[in-house]
Amino acid sequence: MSKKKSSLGRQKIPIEKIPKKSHLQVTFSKRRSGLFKKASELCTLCGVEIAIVVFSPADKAFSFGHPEVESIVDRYLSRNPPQDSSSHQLVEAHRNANVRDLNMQLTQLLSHLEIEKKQGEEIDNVRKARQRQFWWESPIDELGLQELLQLKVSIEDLKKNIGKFASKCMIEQTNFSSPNIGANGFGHYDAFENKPGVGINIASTFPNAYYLGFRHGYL
Amino acid sequence: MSKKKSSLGRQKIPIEKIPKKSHLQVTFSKRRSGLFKKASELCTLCGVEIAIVVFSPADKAFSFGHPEVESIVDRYLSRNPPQDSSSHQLVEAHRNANVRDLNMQLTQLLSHLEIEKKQGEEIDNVRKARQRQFWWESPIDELGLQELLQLKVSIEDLKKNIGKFASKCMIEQTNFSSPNIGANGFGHYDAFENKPGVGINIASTFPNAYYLGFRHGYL
DNA sequence: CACGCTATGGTTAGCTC
DNA sequence: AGAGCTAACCATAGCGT
Repeated sequence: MSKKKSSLGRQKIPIEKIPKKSHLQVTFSKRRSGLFKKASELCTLCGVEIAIVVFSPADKAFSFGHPEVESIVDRYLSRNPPQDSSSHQLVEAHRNANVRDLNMQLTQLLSHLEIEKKQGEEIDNVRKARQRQFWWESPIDELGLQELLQLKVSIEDLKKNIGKFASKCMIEQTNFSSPNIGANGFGHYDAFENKPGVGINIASTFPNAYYLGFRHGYL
Repeated sequence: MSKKKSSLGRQKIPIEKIPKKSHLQVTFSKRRSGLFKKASELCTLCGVEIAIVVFSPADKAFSFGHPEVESIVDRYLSRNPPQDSSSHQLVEAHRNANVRDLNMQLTQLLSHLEIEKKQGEEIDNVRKARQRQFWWESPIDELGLQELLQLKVSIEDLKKNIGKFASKCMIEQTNFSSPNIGANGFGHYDAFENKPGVGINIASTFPNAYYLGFRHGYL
């Protein structure tokens, strides 16, 4: 039996929205299972209470809860409102924990930005070529085949990058900004104490003071 | 430099409550980060909305949300109440999905039960020995050293098992039972559709009809 | 006490049935 | 659509700093 190797095994995929819908559905199922399993393990190992709510691409709701979603959510909501800080004595540890989590989030975002940056440089090159030659300013029907093809490629790249950048902006705006993180605007994890009336104020000491400026004005 | 191998790398750990407290704290931090990262990836890959709330062993609240915990929770709570089933036409798929998730949960519980069972048998043996001899019914100060030691061990085992059994019972009662799962009482995943007024009724077709009776009456 | 390291165990992307 | 397989990628337990 000449059996050719059926699979290359798991391949790396970029962490960005999966375009193929059927593929996305499969990934969603698998990863949701994995997430719930991890949550379950965390419950068992550490004896903690967890609630997860997920709305699927088809807007179906899935939930995992220990002991149950609602009680945890109630507990969370009842403690969330008093976010103002009045005493900050032992808050340091909390802040540190937060900062670590925020850094993780930041790191992820930075890797995304890295990708974007490369794409941006690509476009930058196109712009430079454009500035050198200006051939594209001629009326389209005066262009040669080569020039038309290059124009087509450039436009497609541009369109692709605009789309990616737009959705990236939306994601950052919707999730990764929180009023109690200050002007930084990245990351969204909350942690607050059990003591009533004692909130947390996260405002300073970010080890990840990365330079975020890049790709300025290429569009 | 004679550098000896510093670590054996990751070792397998049983999925049950970590006894050492400092160890538990570390594991909690690491796994919580991992869980949040997985959630974040699921968000990005599938463009879905997720909210996670965790209460730490120290009763501190951690949360992850995309776009934010509260909006998702609101959406969830607003849809949760209508759990009664009136039309069950396309509910089959949901039930199947649920059943798979429930089976995963069940499998984990069963492995825990397996451990318990062994401990139960251990105690059973002690009881049998006790029934054979009844030496322990004599007043304590009449017992020999050997008998006292055995009594001590037995009592310690008994205490340990009672504790484990009690917390196991609490966990099962608090989390893994849900009114819409019927008499089974194991597992707790929900999934319901976006259509208003259409709930899900999970009542039958459980492939995992395991025999759960064990360790009867050894206490 | 938080972080870095690394070997190992666990998760999962891509396929097939 | 779901179950199962495999190879590869990823998370993390146990240490050291």
